[in-house]
This record gives sequence, structure tokens and C-alpha cells, in this order.
Amino acid sequence: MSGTESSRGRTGRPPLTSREQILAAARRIIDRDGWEKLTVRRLAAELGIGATTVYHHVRDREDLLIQLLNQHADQTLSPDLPAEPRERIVAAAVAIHDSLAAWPWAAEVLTTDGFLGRLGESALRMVEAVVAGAVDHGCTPEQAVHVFRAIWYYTVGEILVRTHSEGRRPAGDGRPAFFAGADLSRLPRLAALGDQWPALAARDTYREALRAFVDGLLAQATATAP
Amino acid sequence: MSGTESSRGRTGRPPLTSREQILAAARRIIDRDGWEKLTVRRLAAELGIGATTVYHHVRDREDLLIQLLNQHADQTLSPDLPAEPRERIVAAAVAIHDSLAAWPWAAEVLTTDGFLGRLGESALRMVEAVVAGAVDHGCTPEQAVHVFRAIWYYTVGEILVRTHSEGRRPAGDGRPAFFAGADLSRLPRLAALGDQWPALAARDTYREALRAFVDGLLAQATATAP
DNA sequence: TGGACTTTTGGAACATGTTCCGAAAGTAGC
DNA sequence: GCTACTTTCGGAACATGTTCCAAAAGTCCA
Repeated sequence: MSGTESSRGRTGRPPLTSREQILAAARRIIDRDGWEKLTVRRLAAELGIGATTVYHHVRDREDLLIQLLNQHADQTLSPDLPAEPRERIVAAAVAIHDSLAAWPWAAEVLTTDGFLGRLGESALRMVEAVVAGAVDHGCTPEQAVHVFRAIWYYTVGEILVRTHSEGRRPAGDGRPAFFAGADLSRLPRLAALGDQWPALAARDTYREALRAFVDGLLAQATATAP
Repeated sequence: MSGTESSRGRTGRPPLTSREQILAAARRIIDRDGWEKLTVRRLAAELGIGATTVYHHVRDREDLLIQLLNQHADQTLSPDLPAEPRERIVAAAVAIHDSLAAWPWAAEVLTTDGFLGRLGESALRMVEAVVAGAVDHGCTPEQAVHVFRAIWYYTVGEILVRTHSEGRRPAGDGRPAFFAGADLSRLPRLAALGDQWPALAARDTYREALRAFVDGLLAQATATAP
């Protein structure tokens, strides 16, 4: 006897590595060394396998990250949401946002083609919540998808900009003026704001604008087809 | 006599290459071979210089792309916008959006840290238009920045998702179902949509949702501090 | 026992962005 | 002319994601 009991009825060389081991090693690296250190070669080294072997258990680096993200979503996203449609939409969007914001390396895969289709069930429940909330508020299914997509784009943009501007001092540091080198006489409002811009841009206003967006989208939808 | 007249009063080895030449060569490569072919080595080869020399005239690949983008913005963004505040905001946002959508490789630099601060004047005029429109509508300067940031995030997200999903067939092709592998019994709304999702997601709804967003933001701002 | 087939493994190689460091080519002052 | 100094140039090298291809290690059937 040579193979373990799970190798029954299976042909081919028995695997020495599993997808779960790879995901676990990736999580270990992220937790221990920081997520910038998660490279394919390092991941392979952590497991004592060749770098190219990783590609037999995971399609891409992207694929790896999406699976890690789904695991994170399973542990983070709470399934209970408010019953009232508008609040339900807002709460689901905020849940998605906060989950992504706490997982900065999600930025690398957020815009992958077909990203939504590769989400796990906990994440999809939030999508469902937004769509269902919109329908319950009186939207048609098509309008509900429209509502979700708009919120999704806004969320993606916020997360991406936020992630890439992490590590910046909130107030003026490097550059002398924020809009340096431009003819400020033609930009009176920006000129008047002056150095306040970085401070204002550092504020977390996701929720506030989200509410405005949801209000606007729902009003628009129910006005178009009441 | 050896140096040209512009090298008067300058010390050091006279440059054989200029930033303008590099930008021109980059544009040439993009137009001729497609923007995926724009690599640092290829760009250097196009000019007959060493790859590392490029880095003496341009800080980064990012830097290069931002400068190209600013040139594009100068030729694309029209300076005349509607006078009415709300329409002015919408028109400026649409101008930014369409300009970026026509420049797909902008996606690589859109989320660069301090991106807005590195924009050229034509682009900043659009930022100014949004902020000024918000102020003219009754917003405080702080609220106006908030309005702009929200619109900016939404626009960035739309552009990035759009860019990365380019080249997809609008209707069902590869994957059997869009939300495959998930327990659809808990996702009734998504299940009901079924295969319609890809078609709905392929629609260009930027303008429509933008209007809703602007309406919601302006209403929220004037309600908070009338 | 032995061939056919299948799956896993991993070394070599490639293109990419980027940094290091030394060489080249000028000017400035003596 | 000679020595400093400054600026530009570019080859070598590195880390990265990824693909190619051949070897390894099993099962299955005659």
C-alpha cells in the first residue's frame, strides 16, 4: 500500500501539495512578513516546493488572492442586515467596503475581469442584499442591477484610491502646494482651498456619500417607472 | 564650438535625448503597435538609446504615463461647460470620464498616490468646475470637495472595471452560469436574474448613475447646512 | 510483468520594471 | 593643459509573474 485512502480510484502521480496548504502558507506569510512579501517564489519556498508547482493548484496569482479574499469575506461579512430596504442596501455596501478596506491587497484583484462572478457565497449575499433591497424599494430587476453596479463602482474607486494613498501624512509634507505648477488664477476655487485639500481628502467620507448615492439612485429609479 | 546654443551656461555632459522625444516615441509606439507594447526597453529601442537612460528623463513608467495622459487631456477636454451649477458638475465629470475611457492605459496610473496633484491644467479645470459648481449651488468649500471626491471615486471605479473587462462578449460565453458554484437558493434575486447579468453589466450607465449621484450629493449638502 | 495513460513536480527561460555603478562628455577655475 | 565637478549615458544585475518542457510517480488493463 502506498497512497492514502483518499487516493482511491484516482490515476496519475499522487499530489504532495494541496490547494489548502498553499492558501494556509499564503496566509502565514501575510501575517508574519506583511503582504508585500507574498510572492510566488516565496510562497513555494515556505512550502518547500518548486515555484512552478504552485501553478498546478492555483491558476494565477490573481486566483490565489481571490480565494484568500473569499476566505476573509467568510469570516468578516455578517449575514444579518437591516430589514428596511434602504438601510439594507447601505449596510451591505458598508460591509463590503469595510471588509475590503481591511484587506488592502484586495486592490490588486478588485478590477479583475469577472471579479463578481468569482466571489464566494458570503460576498454574494451582500450583492444579493443590495439587489433585493432595491427591488423591495420598488425597482425593477434591471434597475436593481443598475443600482448595485453604481454602488460597486463607487466602492471600488474609493478602496483603490484609499489603498494607494496609504502612508501619506494627512497634512502638507512633501510638495510645497498641492496643485503646484498650475496657473492658479484660472482655478480660483482650488486656489482658495489651498493647502486644505490634503486634509479634506484624507477624511473618510465613504458612508456619507454612499447615503447620498443610494438616495439619488432610488429616487431616480422610482421616478422613471413608478 | 560644440554645444548647441541652448547649452549655454550649463555644465555636465550635454543630453542626447529630451523628455519630449521620449514622449513622442511613446505616443508613436502606442499608435503603431498598441499600448500593451509600450515597455521601457521597447521605448528605448525606438529611440536607439539604452533602457536605463529613459530613467534620467522620466522618473517612472507611471510618470511617463501621467505625462502622456496630461497631453491627451489638453487635446480632449473642452474648456466650455454649462453655466448652471448642476449641469456644470455633470458635464465636467462626463468630460473626465470620457477622456479616461478613451485612454485605456490610464487605468495603470489612475490610482497613483497624489494623482490629482500631478494633473495638468486642462484636467484641473474640470476639477475646478465640479468644485465651483458645488459651491455655486450652495455648498461650503468643504462640502464641495466632498462632492468632488465622491464623483471622482465613482468615476475611477467605473473606468477601472470597464478597462479590465474589455474584450468580453456581452452575452454568455465561457462560464456556464455567471454565479456558478454558489448556493443559488439563498440568492433568489441573483438566481432570478440568471444569465441576464452579463448583458446588464455590459451596458454603459455611467451618465445615468452620475446624475443620481450628483442629485443626491447636492441635496444632502444643502439639507445639512441650508 | 509491462506498456499506455494521467497527473504532479520543478528547473530553465523569458519579459518586465527598476536600481547600481562606472564610463563618457562636457564646463569652470587655475 | 590640468584637475575638479556635473550631468548624461547604458550595461549588468535583480526580483517578479509566468510559460515550456521533460522527468517522476502513480493507476489501469492485458
